[in-house]
Amino acid sequence: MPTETFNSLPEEKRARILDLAIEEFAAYSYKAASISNIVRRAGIAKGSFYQYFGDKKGLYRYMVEISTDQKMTLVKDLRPPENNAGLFGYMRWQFLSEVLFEIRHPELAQIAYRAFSEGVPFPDIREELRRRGTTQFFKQLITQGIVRGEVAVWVDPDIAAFMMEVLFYQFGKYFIERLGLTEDDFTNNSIYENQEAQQLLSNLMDILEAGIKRDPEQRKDFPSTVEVPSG
Amino acid sequence: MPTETFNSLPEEKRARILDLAIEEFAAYSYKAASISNIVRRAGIAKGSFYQYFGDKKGLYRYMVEISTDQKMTLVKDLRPPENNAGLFGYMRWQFLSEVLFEIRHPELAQIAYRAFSEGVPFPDIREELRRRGTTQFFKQLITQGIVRGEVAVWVDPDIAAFMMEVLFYQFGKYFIERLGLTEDDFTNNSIYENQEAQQLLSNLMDILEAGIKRDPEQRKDFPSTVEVPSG
Amino acid sequence: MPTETFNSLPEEKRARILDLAIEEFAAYSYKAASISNIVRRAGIAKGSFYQYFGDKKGLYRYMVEISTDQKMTLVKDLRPPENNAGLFGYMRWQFLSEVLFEIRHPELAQIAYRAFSEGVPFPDIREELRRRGTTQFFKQLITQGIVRGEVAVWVDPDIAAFMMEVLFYQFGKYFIERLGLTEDDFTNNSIYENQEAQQLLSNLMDILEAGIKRDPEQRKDFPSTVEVPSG
Amino acid sequence: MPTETFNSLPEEKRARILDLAIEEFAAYSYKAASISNIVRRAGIAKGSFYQYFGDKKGLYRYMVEISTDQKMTLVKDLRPPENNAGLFGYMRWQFLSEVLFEIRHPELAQIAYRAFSEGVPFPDIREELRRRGTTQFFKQLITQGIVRGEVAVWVDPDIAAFMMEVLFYQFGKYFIERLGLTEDDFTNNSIYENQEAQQLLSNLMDILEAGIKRDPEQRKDFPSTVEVPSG
DNA sequence: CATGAATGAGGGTTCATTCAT
DNA sequence: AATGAATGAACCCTCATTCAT
Repeated sequence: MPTETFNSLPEEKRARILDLAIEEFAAYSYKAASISNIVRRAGIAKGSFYQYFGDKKGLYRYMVEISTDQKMTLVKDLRPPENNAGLFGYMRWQFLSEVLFEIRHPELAQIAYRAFSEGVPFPDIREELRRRGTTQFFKQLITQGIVRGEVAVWVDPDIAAFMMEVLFYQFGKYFIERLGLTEDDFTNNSIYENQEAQQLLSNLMDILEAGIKRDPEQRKDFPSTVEVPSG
Repeated sequence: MPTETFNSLPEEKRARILDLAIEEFAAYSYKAASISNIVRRAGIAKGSFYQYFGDKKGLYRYMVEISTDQKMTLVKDLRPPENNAGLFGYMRWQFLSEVLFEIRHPELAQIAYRAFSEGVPFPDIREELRRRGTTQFFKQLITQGIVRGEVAVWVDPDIAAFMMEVLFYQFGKYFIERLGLTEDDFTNNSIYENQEAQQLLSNLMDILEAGIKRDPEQRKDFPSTVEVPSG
Repeated sequence: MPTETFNSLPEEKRARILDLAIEEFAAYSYKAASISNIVRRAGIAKGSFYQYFGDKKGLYRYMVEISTDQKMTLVKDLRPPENNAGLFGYMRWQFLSEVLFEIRHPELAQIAYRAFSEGVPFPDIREELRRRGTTQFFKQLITQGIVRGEVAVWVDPDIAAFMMEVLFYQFGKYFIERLGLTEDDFTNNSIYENQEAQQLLSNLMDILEAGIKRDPEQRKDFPSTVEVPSG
Repeated sequence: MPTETFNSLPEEKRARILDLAIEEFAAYSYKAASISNIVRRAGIAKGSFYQYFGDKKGLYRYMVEISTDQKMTLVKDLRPPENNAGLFGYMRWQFLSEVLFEIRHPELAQIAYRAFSEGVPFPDIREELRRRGTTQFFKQLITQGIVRGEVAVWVDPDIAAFMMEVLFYQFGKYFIERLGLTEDDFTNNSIYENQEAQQLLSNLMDILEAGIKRDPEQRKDFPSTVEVPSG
């Protein structure tokens, strides 16, 4: 949603501005992010910025858009899961794509994560994000899984979707930190032959799968209530 | 960590300042929170604030401290789980205590959540928080569970702890929003007789339990690798 | 005074630019009016504007010129007062023409009014406006009236002209507001059969006429001085 | 309405700021007036200004208030008109007080005049001004005059009040310019012995009086309609 | 001749912090 | 110990104007 002016900028300049803007909104909340800081570091005039993006909100909207777009682009380029992969194969594929996204575009992922965890201060952007968002998606996935007999009937689809989404958004960062991935790992694709990395992802997925998969044996109910003091 | 001066303040005044400060840091990130706003609403002199807390960082450090302290106090007052509750009984108890905390002190919980999800801009506070934090705790729990045969041996303790922690921090908000809890529900303890609420918590816990519990039967390994395009 | 370039513009475009410029200078004082706003709404290039009018002052000068020109054009098209209408008939005719102008070109009238009431920030434009202005005109009118015996000899021509001019500039707006005239009244000529409107104009004119007309009877002098405190 | 902070300022500083602020709002419309310009010339920090007045609107409100207050103070100190002065004596007194105000506080008068002629951009200030304003006052005066037989019954009170008000606001400036009054004339009270000045005021008042006073003789009606071309 | 990108000063406003009282 | 006035940098945003294309 930036102006044509911005899109026609020399690639080098355009990229520099964009990178710095992404960096800023990844590092700070919407309110704390500073346009002044961006233009100062980008070496452009304040007025130019406003010719490119209209206002702070405009830039922010664009950042969110870039983030979701890049994610979709990446997903589109990924080989889809096998047809017979089933719910769990599909979910595994989803998580991998998110980790990949977070490895390739850590700052865009951070922006998306901020939008998810801190909320978006503008209703229209919030709405747009929700339409493209993951919540609905995970819920559908679980519901289908129940219907197909892959997921246990006692599972609350909403709760399970909530769990998926929360883990989905946080797994990438954990993954990267734990394996100590650096920029070097991002450029080549060495991670995909990294046994440790693959192991890690498998472990998470297996836990989730075991947690919700349909079990032919009877499962007993747990007493889940705990007494609480009056105070 | 406020000065003695602050601690000697008339209780009513001390509480008012604290409440407003908590409100501010719950509503905004560290950078976006405004000291000016706090003192204005508290009706105290700017200079007094700096005599009480030194600077913005000092207040923030105190906010984090209060949050963790209050959580511990609440936990201490809760009837502990039965001795024979086992790992899962204990975890269930942990989760309930967090929900309770979030219901009783939503703003303190929000501050803790911000620290967890947005990160803490000061290394020393970050370190302090980690020492008191939940990550180590959950990891110990899982490790013990494995030793005792409650948790499957194939479970990576770090991953499981990560899952626990992430869900632990987000479950409260989800819980409150989904059940539409209002202030009224916070004052009395009606939630504990609320079938729906209890069901919800059980469902989450059951999924986690099923996900990591030791299963006498043989479990098959999932092929968890997905091919990735070169691009 | 715009460049030949501007005058050669396609009529539709020329008119659009002009209308928006007039709107802007009618709505805001010279300093507060915004060139950027005009070009944005007109959909023309900033550079084009500067090629048409030189600078902000150039446009303003043109706006004032258009205003006086349009007024003169309108007056020229009006049937002049009867030859034997006398001073008061002529003045009545003047006022009506102003009301007409204000109805037909409210924004041009507003620009003229601003120039009159707020002053013009440029000496040369100010001077030019004075030469075409109404002050001299009203003074001549009154002076002639005295010579012809229509106006009382005790009337100070300058004061009377001042009164005429001030009322002349403000009557239109009052008139329109009081009668609640809308755009609809501007398109057709229904106002001229509007009894109330005619009555209103008559009342003003009658008061002015009674105020300055020559009265055969002796008039007594008023003691017009008031004592003033020393402070 | 400035803060206590401002009111407690050293007199010299307070006056300096006020004078410059008045000067700014007398010279420019609300939108065009510049806070930056005021603080720069006053030699104070920007932040200080906002501690004094809250915001631009706050200062403007104060300017308007000072203007009306000063006018009322001046009026209060003036010897009131004789009891038997009648409507016209009273009106004469009103006009003199306005001229006096304009001589003693030309910039405050200019602010009031701007509010009257350009309108006030804030509804609440507009409303407050209307309550203290002159329109209602003049209308009452005229209406009473009709009842008491001082004003001709054919006079439309609204129109007459409108005339009074318009002349009231503009007479001062005209007066000062015509007589070439300088600052010197403002300090001493030499104007009140100035025959020319007294004459001038009398002339205006006499015209107004003659215009609306009740005339025992029958007055003839003027045909006040003028034909208008269709174009 | 038209364009519109670039500029940077200036607009109003809020900020955390200091320090004399 | 408490105060709150003073500060000036930083905030987001708009401006009139220039000039290379």
